[in-house]
Amino acid sequence: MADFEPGSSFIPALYKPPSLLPIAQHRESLQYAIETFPVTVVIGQTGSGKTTQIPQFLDQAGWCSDGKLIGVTQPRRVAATTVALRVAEELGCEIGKEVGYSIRFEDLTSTSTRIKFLTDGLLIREALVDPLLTRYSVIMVDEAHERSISTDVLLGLLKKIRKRRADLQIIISSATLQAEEFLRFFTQSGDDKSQPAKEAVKEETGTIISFEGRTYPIDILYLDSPAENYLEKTIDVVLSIHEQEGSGDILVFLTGREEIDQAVQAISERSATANSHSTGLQPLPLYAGLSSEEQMLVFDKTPENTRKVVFATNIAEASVTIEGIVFVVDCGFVKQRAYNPRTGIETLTATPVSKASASQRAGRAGRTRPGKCFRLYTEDSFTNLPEANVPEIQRSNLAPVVLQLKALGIDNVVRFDFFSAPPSDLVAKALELLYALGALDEYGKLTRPLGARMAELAVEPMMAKTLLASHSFGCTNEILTIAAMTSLDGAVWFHHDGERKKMETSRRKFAVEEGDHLTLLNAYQAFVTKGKKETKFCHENHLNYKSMTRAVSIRNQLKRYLERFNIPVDDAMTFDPQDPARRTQQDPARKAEKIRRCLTSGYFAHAARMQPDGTFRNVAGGTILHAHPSSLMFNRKADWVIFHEIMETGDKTFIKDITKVEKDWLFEYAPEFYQLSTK
DNA sequence: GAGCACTGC
Repeated sequence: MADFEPGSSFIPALYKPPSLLPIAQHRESLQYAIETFPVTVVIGQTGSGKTTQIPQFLDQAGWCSDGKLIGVTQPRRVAATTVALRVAEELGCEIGKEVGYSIRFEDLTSTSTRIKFLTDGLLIREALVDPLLTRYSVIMVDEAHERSISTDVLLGLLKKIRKRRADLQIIISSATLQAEEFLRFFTQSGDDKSQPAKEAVKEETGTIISFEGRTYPIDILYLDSPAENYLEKTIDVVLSIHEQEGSGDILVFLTGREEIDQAVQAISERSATANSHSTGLQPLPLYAGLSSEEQMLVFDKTPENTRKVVFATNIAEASVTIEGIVFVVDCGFVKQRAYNPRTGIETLTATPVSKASASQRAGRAGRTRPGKCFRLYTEDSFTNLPEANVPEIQRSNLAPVVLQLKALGIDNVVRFDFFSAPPSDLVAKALELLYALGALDEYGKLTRPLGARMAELAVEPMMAKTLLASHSFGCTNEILTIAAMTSLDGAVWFHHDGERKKMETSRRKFAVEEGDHLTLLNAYQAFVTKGKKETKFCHENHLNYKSMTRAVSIRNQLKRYLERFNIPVDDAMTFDPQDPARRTQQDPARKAEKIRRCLTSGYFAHAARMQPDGTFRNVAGGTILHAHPSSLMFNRKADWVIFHEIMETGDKTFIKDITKVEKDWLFEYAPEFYQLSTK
């Protein structure tokens, strides 16, 4: 094939008017399958109606007659709510009655609920209280092909539950051709994975049903030689699509914010100077870091004679669907997170996409009519891509997962029947940390009450430990706030274009000498007291209002957990180094020390020491760490510190949310840990 | 002196 010639290989498509949603035709075979086999794998494109229709069929077929629920899990909160709303509408009932949903902070279900949509993470938490999920007659795991950690854990749990509950109907729904793999997982015996499942067993246990989605043909084009610079190539291709192709919007997949902003700028400049065309090109960015208002712009209808080109990250691969996309440009890369169990450092690196990912991206072009996908790599490179993404559970810090499994009664995590087993060094690293935190004893058993309580708290293990230790340090109230604020993952401060300096000034107003954790505490307390939780206060102080209200919710939820554990929380005892009235009541420096000591008792594994050159070294000494520019410790003097997060991006390793501590405290709160690692 | 794809309890 010659170099890109959009227009040269256009395939005229035969337009077939869709009669009914295809799933209606498959209703009978679905009902037969579900009544014959305990496990059904459903293949169907997004938009085939499987998510909304299947639960209704099941309800009509009497699966809720004995007061049991049909549970449908989703990997994302928005999906759970929007799908629930649609099904309620289709059934003509009020949301929360017969059809409801349950996500963190929002439970819209009642005693009359028969169909319940929920996130898979929440269903796992329900299993902590009701290990056999006895309230459900059917569980449908939707979007299983996305292979999130929660989905993978849930699949393992469901397989285990099925051995004790023959009456439980399981439906796995997936968009790709991993169906055989899902079915094999549920049909083979968990004790001997080396033996292929006997056909007879397979026949009795499960079946696969395919729902042909309403899709349109997509013409896929490759480069004939690799692009030297895919960003430049992207701009070229977008411009030539605009000049040579018929109408339709363009979706471009890039890897991150920087690239996207560059591309948007390049297109604005180039289309401003290109006067030849009657129609304009409107470039729009789409990535998670944008405010929701900015994100919403991609859904706006373009003016007459204007073609929309959306430059997006992977957010547009599964989470966000934009109607009217006819052309897709795929750079072939994605920024992927991985975890190095040896160093305990997470990395974020651009990696080639998988074939599954590439076809998902291409599929975004054919939702409303025939489309085209321009892959900015050769057909040869495509052939060499991995079939599927490495599942998240095989490249993450597993401490939260292992703790959760232990709390679910799975003592031998290594023998747990994972859909994809995580590498043993990841599991070992997680066990090591959980032992150091006191969540597990020397036999690897969950400790009580500490480990069990840590598993219940909706924060990561190190923060859970900090929170549960806070009472003995006399700073529960403050740690609750810090836990809530660090859960926001950095979305605290907010600024519009060109206002970064102003934001920095605002942030300095809340700055506390001891570090970021106390600064976050300070900002939160100003928000709830001086700011009276108002948007105006946030605006003036460059705080993200949505994040701050979320922090209030998270804090309340965590507080309720502590109260359930009979850990007293005194909301009146607030720390405020800037309020002179309080300063006389209690010595803020002493309070700050309690908080810093308490943080050390949970974050001792995240300690570092500043070097004369201003960079940090971890305790082992081998890794050069940099204070992230968002940290107060960026360009400030310190000695020993603990930090909330560590991540390697590009060629640097950054630490974020940093607080000054004393070296002695590390030995005081984690003697065993530091003895071991200094050997 | 400078930056992070995405999701979830």
